[in-house]
Amino acid sequence: MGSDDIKTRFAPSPTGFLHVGGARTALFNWLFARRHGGKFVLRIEDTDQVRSTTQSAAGILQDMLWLGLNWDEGPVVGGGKNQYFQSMRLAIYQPYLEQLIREDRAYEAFETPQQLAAMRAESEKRKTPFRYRRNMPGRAKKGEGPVVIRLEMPWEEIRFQDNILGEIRVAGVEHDDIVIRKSDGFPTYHFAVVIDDHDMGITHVLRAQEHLMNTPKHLALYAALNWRPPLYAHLPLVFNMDNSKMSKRDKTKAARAALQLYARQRQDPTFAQLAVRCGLPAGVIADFVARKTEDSTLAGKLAEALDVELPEIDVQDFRHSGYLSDALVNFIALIGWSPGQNREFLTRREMIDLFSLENIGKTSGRFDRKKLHWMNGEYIRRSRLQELVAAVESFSQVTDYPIKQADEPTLRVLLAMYQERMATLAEMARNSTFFFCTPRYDQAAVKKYIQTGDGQAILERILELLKPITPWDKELLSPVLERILAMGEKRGAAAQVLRVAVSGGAVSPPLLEMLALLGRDTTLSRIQQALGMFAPVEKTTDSQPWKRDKME
RNA sequence: GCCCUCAUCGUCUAGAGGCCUAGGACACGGGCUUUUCACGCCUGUAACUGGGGUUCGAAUCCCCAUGAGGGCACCA
Repeated sequence: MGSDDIKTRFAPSPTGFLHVGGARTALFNWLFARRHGGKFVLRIEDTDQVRSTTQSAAGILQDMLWLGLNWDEGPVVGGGKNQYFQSMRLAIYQPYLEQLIREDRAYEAFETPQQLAAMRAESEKRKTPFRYRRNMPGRAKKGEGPVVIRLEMPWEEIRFQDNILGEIRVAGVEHDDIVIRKSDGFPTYHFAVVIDDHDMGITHVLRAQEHLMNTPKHLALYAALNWRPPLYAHLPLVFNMDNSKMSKRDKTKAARAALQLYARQRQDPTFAQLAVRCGLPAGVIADFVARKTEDSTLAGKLAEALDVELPEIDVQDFRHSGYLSDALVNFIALIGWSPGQNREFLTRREMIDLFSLENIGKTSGRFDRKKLHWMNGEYIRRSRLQELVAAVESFSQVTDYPIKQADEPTLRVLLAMYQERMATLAEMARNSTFFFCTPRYDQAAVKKYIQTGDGQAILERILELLKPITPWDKELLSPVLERILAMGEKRGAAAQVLRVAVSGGAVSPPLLEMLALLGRDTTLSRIQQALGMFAPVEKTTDSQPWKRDKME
């Protein structure tokens, strides 16, 4: 087989958003195909009529494109016919089903789900594993229940060569006659993958290790149909840092924890106050906390109202959090794969050139958010301004920060300011709001720098120094700033007073750039405003520290 | 419970019998730089799961134990 015949696929089921784990599987398949000059197919496995949705499918396509994982065959590019959705391929499966029955490799079964559950419970009681087999006693008779079709699995050991794990063997007694057509007439996943992979000419299947035990089933199907199976490679899994499985559940879990903390701290056990604040019925929130609902969109809204961040799980989450797709792809590629030579930063092109099944490891990995965060910051620092402008534009499409309104020249100035002090675009978006809106003053910072000692006096002095500057540009600002830095006993102390007055907090980009962008009017009026708002008052007023509003 | 797989710093990994007193990166600690915060630079702590073999020699090969994970659906 010539290497240009290589064809891989990614076959997500459209039952939610594209998960990072899925994205990694997609990436490895994409890399493998590109490495060998082959084709990469995207196929939507929507044989679960209950859980599949078209919005989900659309979202997955969008995420794939955002990640830069283009497909050679699949929805939209697949020739206009919807032949890459399994639900549209029902007619294709039918003849093979008939063939298997005709050849007596498959047979009908009539148990109801309840009966099957009872049989399993019975086996469990006897502490023997349940296997549905054609010759087993007590099978339901025709007409007794819904009709499914099962494949008669072989009775001998099945062994195969996995391209990552090596030889895998499963004894004959372990096999279970799998359902290949459900009672609703739809093929099961097992049947549809085999037919589709064969039909589409897939040569290599790289999939998560959770599919390892499905492989004998698929192999049996290939054998029954007399087809040559593809080559398999099972990828190591990715978990959370605490070794739990990464799932959407992590988001609802984190949201619930935040809500419980909130209820305790704010003494709002019925969430009445919170309900008002975020415009949701208190009952909905209470149900959510009581685990009656498992809605991650709701979790997101609540987290926003509480100003907490939920762990990112889906590709979209990372996009919302301001991660660059290049960084995410790079990071994900490194879990379970190593290009060697201590290399870490790779473009897609470099990954393609270095990719090989040989340097995929066998051990499962953990998703270290801190490292991704660092790597994203590194990508931002290494980017050119123009690339960052594009990234912010993409980011703004899915988020709603004031930075959205910035025109390109402003954006470039902001980007230059924040490039070295942000790790995600969201950090810049959040921290730069004071450029667009009246700052929310951090009371602790105000107290520490303005309402203290000669803070007021210093601020007045600063105002006087700044007032006469025209034109308001860096050249003229710079020497004045130098004088401000020299004020007071401790060099730089006055800078903090100015910083807080203008930005609202004790942390901001360097004053020179910041003041230049803010402009003369805004700067002066904010100082004046601060002077008025934070006039020295008697100590007694700050007796309600819990009411301090939080900056950020 | 049964079946399958895996096992190097806290984390991602390098290591394909001698190059290993185990390398890199994140995180963490210390220091320098500094108008805040970052960035940057220097530097430190930290690992071959345990036990048996094989071999002149094992992180690397074999076996057992232990641990971790996956699978046991008319879900994919």
